Amino acid sequence: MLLQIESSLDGLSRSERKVAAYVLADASGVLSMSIARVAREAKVSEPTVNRFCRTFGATGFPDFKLKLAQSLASGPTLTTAMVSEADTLPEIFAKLTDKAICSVQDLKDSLDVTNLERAVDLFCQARQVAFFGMGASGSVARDAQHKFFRFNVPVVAYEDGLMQRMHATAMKTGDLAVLISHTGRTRAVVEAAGLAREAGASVLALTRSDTPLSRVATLTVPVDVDENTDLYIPMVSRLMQLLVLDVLVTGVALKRGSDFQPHLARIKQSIDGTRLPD
Amino acid sequence: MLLQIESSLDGLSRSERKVAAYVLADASGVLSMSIARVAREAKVSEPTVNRFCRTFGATGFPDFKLKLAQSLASGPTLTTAMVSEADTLPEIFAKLTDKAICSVQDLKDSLDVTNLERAVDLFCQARQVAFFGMGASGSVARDAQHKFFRFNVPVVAYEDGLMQRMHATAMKTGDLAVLISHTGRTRAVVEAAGLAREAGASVLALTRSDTPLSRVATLTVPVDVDENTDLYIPMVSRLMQLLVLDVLVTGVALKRGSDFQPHLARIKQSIDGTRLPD
DNA sequence: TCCGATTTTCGTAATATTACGTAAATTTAC
DNA sequence: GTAAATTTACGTAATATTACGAAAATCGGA
Repeated sequence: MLLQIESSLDGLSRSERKVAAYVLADASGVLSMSIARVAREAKVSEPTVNRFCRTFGATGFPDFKLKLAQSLASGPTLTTAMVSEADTLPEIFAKLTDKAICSVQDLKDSLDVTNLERAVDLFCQARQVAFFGMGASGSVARDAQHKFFRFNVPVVAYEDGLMQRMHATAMKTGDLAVLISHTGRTRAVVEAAGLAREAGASVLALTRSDTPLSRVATLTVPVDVDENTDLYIPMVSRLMQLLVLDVLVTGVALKRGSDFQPHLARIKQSIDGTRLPD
Repeated sequence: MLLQIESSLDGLSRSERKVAAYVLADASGVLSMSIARVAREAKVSEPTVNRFCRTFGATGFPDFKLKLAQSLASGPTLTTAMVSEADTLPEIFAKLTDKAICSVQDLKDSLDVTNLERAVDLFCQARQVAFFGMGASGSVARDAQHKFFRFNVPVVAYEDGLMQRMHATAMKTGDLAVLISHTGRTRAVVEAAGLAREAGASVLALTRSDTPLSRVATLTVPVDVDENTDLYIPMVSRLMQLLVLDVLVTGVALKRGSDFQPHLARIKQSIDGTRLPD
C-alpha cells in the first residue's frame, strides 16, 4: 500500500501529492484521524483527501484507513533491503526477522503442494533414508536425520563428500536419498545424487529449481529464496529448508498413523532421564 | 485479536456473545459493514455492538474495525491450533508456515535487543568459541560453528556429552561457551555450562527464560516459543534459535568491520572449485 | 510569445450516513 | 417480588460523501 502510494507519486496532482506526503510521513497516525483532521494537516480540503483515497482503490476515507491498517500490519517493513554496514543491531534484528517472515510467506505462496505430497510418498515407501548435504546444508541434513529417526526406519546423514559417494553407490531400489543444497551446484552433492540414481534409489532434492541438482533428481521440492550465498552466509535459505523438512516429517507422521507410537514412547522414556526438573 | 475474542467468550454477556460469534464467523465481512448492519446481523442493538468493541480495548466501533483489519492482515490464520490427525498435507503446510511466521513475529516483539548487544560483545571479545547442543540443538550448534567459523577465530561444536564436558573443563578466561537447548533442562548441557563457568569462561545460553540452564549462564538470550517438545519434535523453536544466531553472526560481522575480509576471500576461493556451473 | 478556450483540479457548502450517549424497558438473579 | 444488570430505543453529534462552482493549468492558435 505505502509502496503503491510512493511509486505513483508522480501521477498525482499537487494537492493529492500533499496528502500522499503526509500519509507516508505518518501512516499510523492517519489511522486515528478523521478526514477533517487529515485534510487540515495536509493543508488541503476534505474532498481532496477523499478523492485521494478513491485513487488507490478505496471506496472512501474509512475504507482507505482499513486498507492502510492492513498493509501496515502485514508488511513487516518496506525495507526489503539487505543489511548494510551502517546498521545498528536493532536494525539488523528487525531486517533479518522481516526477511524471514517474508521468505516464509513467499514459500507458502509459491510452493506446490503436490510436490510435497509426492515427497511424503517417497518417504513412506522408503526402506531406508539417507540425507546428504555439505557445509551449511550439512547441519540441515543432520537435523533431518534427527527428525526422521523417530520413524523406526534406518536413517543416516552425511556431511562428508567421500562418505556420501560411498553410501550413494551402495544404495538399492527402494532406498531414498535426500540431497540438500541451496545453490544446487555443489559438485559432491550432485555427483552423489547421480550415483544414488544409478544405483536404483529414489532421489529427492531440496534445492532451488532448475539447477544441476534438480535435473538429476527424481523429484525436487523447490526452495527458492533470493539470497546471495556467494557473498553472504546462507541464512534464510536454510531456515526454509528446515521448514520444508518439518512439513514433510509431519506429513509422514500423520500418513503413517500411529503404528510407530511404541517406538516413540521408547525414545521419550530414554530422554526423560537426561533432563533436569524445571 | 480473534484469538482474544475467542478466549474471552465466556466472560461476555449473552448479547455480546452473539456479536462475538458473528465477528468470528465473518471477520472480514465486518470490516465493510456499518455498526447498524453488524447489529442487525447479530440480532442485537447498536450500542451492544459498541460496548462489545470497547470490551476489547477499542475506543469505538471504527477503531475496532481498524484493529480487526490489522490482526486479519498480520495473523496469517486464526487457527493457532496444532496439527491434528485429520489434517491433509496442504493444511499441515499452511499451519506450520503460519506458526513459523507467528513465532518470528513474537520473537521480534519480545526479544530484548540489549541482550543481543551484550551477546555480540561476548563474541567479539572471545579468544575462542565453543558451541554445545544435544539432539536437535546439536545441529543448531553445528550450524553456528559453520557461521562463526568465518571470523578467523577458533570455533568448535560438540553434540556429544562427553566431549562437551571435556572441552568445558579445559576452557579458560576469555573463552566463550554457547549452550543451546530449547528446554533448558538437558542435564549434560547444563552441567557443561557449570563446568565452563567454573573454568572461568563466559557462558552464553540460547534457551527459554527461567530454566536451569539460564540460571547457570552469565548471559541468556531468551528464545521463548510455545512448543511442546515433550510430545512433538522441536521445530519452530529450532528455527528461532537459528534466527537469533543469524542476527548475532551478522552483528559480529558488522562490528568487526572488514578486518577479516582476506580470510573470507580465501574461504570463498576454496569453495569455488567445488561448485558446478548453473 | 501572448492570449483565449478547454480541461483538469480544487474548495465550499449542502446532504447523507454513521456512531455515540442517555434514558427507559426488559430480563435475570436472588 | 424486587433490585441489579443488561439490553434496547431514540435523539444528537460527529463524520464522510456528493454536487456544484471557481480557480488554475494546459493546450492550441495567432
